[in-house]
Amino acid sequence: MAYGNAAFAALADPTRRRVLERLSAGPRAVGEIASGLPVSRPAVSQHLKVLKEAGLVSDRQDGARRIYAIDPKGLGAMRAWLDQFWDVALEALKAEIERDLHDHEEGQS
Amino acid sequence: MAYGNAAFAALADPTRRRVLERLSAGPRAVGEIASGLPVSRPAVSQHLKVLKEAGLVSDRQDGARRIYAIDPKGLGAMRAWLDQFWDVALEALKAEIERDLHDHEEGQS
DNA sequence: CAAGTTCGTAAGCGCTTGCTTACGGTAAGC
DNA sequence: GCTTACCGTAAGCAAGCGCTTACGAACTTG
Repeated sequence: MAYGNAAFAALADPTRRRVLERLSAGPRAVGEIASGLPVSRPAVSQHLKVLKEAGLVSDRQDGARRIYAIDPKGLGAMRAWLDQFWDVALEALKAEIERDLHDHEEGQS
Repeated sequence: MAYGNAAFAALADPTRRRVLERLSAGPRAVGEIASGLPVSRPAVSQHLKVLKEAGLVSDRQDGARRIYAIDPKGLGAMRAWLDQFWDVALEALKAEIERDLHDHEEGQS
């Protein structure tokens, strides 16, 4: 849950999601990610910084280039939050529906 | 995927997530949701509007009050996006690791 | 009908955010 | 060593966002 906060904020930006989608095909350098996106390379750098602080990507040095890759850590936290929330909400919805059914049965005065 | 865009932006705000968590326990009126949150009631109304447009909540009229409840529609879209992204990314990571292993085996010149 | 609830919306105001341009720093190639 | 490639960061700016107060609409109650 520690990463969940920043992870949701990070995935809120469409450009950042496109960066992640490009990265999901495999590790890439910053310039490769930027080419094809409608923003400048420094903008991509800033996005990558946000994604890294959210635990969604990791970076490694390769000569003059810097390679970024998907980091499963942050994604896992998000999925955990969503799954738990999903379960609780569905349980409450089911209980609510059943309660309404009982009200209809016993409320036929 | 149509809701995914707005859903991620909606869940980016912490207050909005707290509203959803309160709603996950069962349907509530606007005033009930606002009491207990550190923001005013109109602010909660605006948040609920965003959540509704994202397909995350549904509303129904009950006299002078308006009852909001979780809408599984938007949540499902988000989970689908995350799960697909998760699978593709993990597949690419696995392929990457295997490729590195092959490089080590055959590159021992 | 008048008064009191409950709620959505408009207007306005800081604050944050995403972008660009400009610059500095490090690694590779001649 | 000097140039070129690749990248992060600072500065600055326009736009979006979240919040509050103020107001009006719809409903209930006396």
